[in-house]
Amino acid sequence: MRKLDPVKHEEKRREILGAAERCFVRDGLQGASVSSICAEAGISPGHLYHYFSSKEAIISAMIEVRLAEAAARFAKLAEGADVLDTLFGEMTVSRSGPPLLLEALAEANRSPTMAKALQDHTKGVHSLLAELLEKGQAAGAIDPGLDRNITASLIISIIDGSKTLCLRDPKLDVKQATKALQTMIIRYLAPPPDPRTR
Amino acid sequence: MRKLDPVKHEEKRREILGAAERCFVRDGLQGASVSSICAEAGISPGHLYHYFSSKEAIISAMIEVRLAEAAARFAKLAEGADVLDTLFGEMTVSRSGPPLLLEALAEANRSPTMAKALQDHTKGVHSLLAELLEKGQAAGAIDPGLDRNITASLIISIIDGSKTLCLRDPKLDVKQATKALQTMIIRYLAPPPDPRTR
Amino acid sequence: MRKLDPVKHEEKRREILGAAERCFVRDGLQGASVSSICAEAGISPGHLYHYFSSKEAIISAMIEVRLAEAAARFAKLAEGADVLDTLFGEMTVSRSGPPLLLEALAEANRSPTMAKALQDHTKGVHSLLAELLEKGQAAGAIDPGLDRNITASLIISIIDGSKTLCLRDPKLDVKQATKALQTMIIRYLAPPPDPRTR
Amino acid sequence: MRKLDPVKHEEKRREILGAAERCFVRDGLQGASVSSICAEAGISPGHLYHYFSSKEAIISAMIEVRLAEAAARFAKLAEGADVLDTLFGEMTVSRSGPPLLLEALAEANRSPTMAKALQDHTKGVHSLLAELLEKGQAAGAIDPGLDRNITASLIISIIDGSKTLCLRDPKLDVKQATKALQTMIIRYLAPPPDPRTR
DNA sequence: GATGAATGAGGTTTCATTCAT
DNA sequence: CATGAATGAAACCTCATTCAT
Repeated sequence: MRKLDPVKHEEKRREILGAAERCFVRDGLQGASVSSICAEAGISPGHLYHYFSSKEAIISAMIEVRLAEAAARFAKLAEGADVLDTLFGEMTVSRSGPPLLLEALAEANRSPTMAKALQDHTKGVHSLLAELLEKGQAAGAIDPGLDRNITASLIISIIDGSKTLCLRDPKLDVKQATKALQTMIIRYLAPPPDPRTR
Repeated sequence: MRKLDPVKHEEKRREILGAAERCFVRDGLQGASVSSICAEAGISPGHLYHYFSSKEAIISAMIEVRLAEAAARFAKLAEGADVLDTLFGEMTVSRSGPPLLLEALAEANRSPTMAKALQDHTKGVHSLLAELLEKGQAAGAIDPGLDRNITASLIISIIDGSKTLCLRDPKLDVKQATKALQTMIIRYLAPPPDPRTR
Repeated sequence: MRKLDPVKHEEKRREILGAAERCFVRDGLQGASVSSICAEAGISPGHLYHYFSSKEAIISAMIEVRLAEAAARFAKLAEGADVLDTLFGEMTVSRSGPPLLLEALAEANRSPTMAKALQDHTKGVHSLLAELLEKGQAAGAIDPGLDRNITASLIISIIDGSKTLCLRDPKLDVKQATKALQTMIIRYLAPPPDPRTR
Repeated sequence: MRKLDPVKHEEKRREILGAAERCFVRDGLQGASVSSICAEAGISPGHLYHYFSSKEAIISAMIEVRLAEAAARFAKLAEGADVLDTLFGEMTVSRSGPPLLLEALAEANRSPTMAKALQDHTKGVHSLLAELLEKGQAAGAIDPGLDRNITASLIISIIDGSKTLCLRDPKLDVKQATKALQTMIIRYLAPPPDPRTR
């Protein structure tokens, strides 16, 4: 009876994280208050501290979850056959991207904790990407002259940048933009035309 | 009876903006407090409100200045002869980019004021870029099949994204990354090889 | 899990209102500061906002209480048999009247919220008074020629005015003044001498 | 050239007082800020302190002016022949009375300075009124049994109270109310019917 | 006479957090 | 597990006032 169910505990944690995320999206990482999170989660402030030791812990946990999700999504895509399809899965321009990514990037500029989390997560995605590129190069689908590590970093940064497209121009045609983005990637990665075949 | 120097007023405003920027970079837009700005500027809290009506007004003014600077820098580059040179001027990967850009982008997700400022500024840069591309196409240096508007947007977003490169991987070789970035742009913009010449 | 005592909550609210009232009497509605109220109530500033959402809410609640008390006092008096006795109960001139009435009246000139509260409360007292007057007229104790509504308003305003007597002349003989006030009311309300009885 | 014109000085003072009054009426004695007064008067804060040594001095001066005006108005009325006409001149119910009177009365509860000013001014009006009543009694127009001092105080308080009529009931018929007020005064002051004449 | 720069205390309110129950 | 009372520092901003020009 007084044994705490660790499953329920984790469930509640996730519930709170969901509420917190809504608040952070609405008000920013620094702008959202603990009490607003409590209100959104429907719990008392005292209770929240049973699950998280501080506001910062909530942010860390939430970012962790978000980054893990992104990595998982990417890993799943990577299982697919085609290299480019994988990339394009993450590279869709959309009007409402994950707003917390920008918050996290901004925060990483200042907070070493956030920077660490971001870099750790990046490493995972980066190596996955580098692997993909290697496969592509082996298969002749990708320019073998490209440095895999640099290219992987570049692709990640392009995905980051694509999140600002709609922010900067709300009237942007997302379909066209997505297509153009993919064209650019294709042209970059494509192996140079073999002079012998011409 | 004689009006006091409006020049001095503007000077002080700029001084305060400088102090504010240092604080915002250090602590974030929401994290920096008015009193910390006052301390950094060496003035009293009451006095700050002689020059700015609110913290938000400080942020707006500062962002305005920053965006104007960026636009001016870009316009100056655009005067140069070569299209690609112009682009590459802004596209250098560096370890300490303008940290406020990410803050502003994150804020634009929530604050309509910030979003408006960002979009207005983007418009200016965007049309400049589109013009450049047009010239390049006319000169045969750029693929005439590319939509100038979409491409301009894309290039801006890539510049945005390039600011995250070092955040995500502090050990990144910036020179190589810069070069790779430029390669990507070149391959994207290059006109397709003329079949007749082969 | 079990709800905490709402009775205690209400008690604390009342306690704070008491402290607030002392401060407002001492320093005026605008002159009293929230922190002085906190000090008087022996609580921290943050805690006060658990019970009242703003300083204005405190004022509203306090005025509400005061006006309700006044109305209740009046209603109780009205249960007594005699019409004039009832009136005179409220009409005693005293050296230390309810100082907040004047504050509230002054505030009502500017704040629609306060004006509304005052007018709502006045309505209650006014109808009670009009009823009383009607009874008196029916019983022949009051001049049937008087308009009950106007007379009720007039009486209320006279009670208001009586609060300034000692302010304007601190050496005033309150007993005599009270008597004179009552005389005036008597003469006003008295039915005209019946010519037939003379 | 460097002799200051005392006339101009006085003029400016009055101008500032006028602006101050508008502010005080709008925002209350404590609610109006010095800078709002400066804005209303179209002068700089530093300049205001050439004319008044403090905010309190402004309030004092303004109240002084207002009370003097009231006294003068009253004195002028008193020159007229009829006693009652004089009284009724001041006793009109109006929708927008001098709002500062209530502020001043409230303030007098707390500030000895204000209390003193109010009491001094009251003395003047009071003695004038007592004189008037005496004349009326001598002429047989007023009940000789009334104590002149008490009656004068009472009348003043009734005038005070009449300022709250429209505050408490904004829909009040001011004409009827004025008439009723006068009726009351008449009935109070009227000499008792002489039994011999009946 | 007149300006507006400058102050610093203090205004109301919100914050993250702790604790008794 | 869960509450909400309680804290006190700090948030943004306004205030009355002074001073150099």
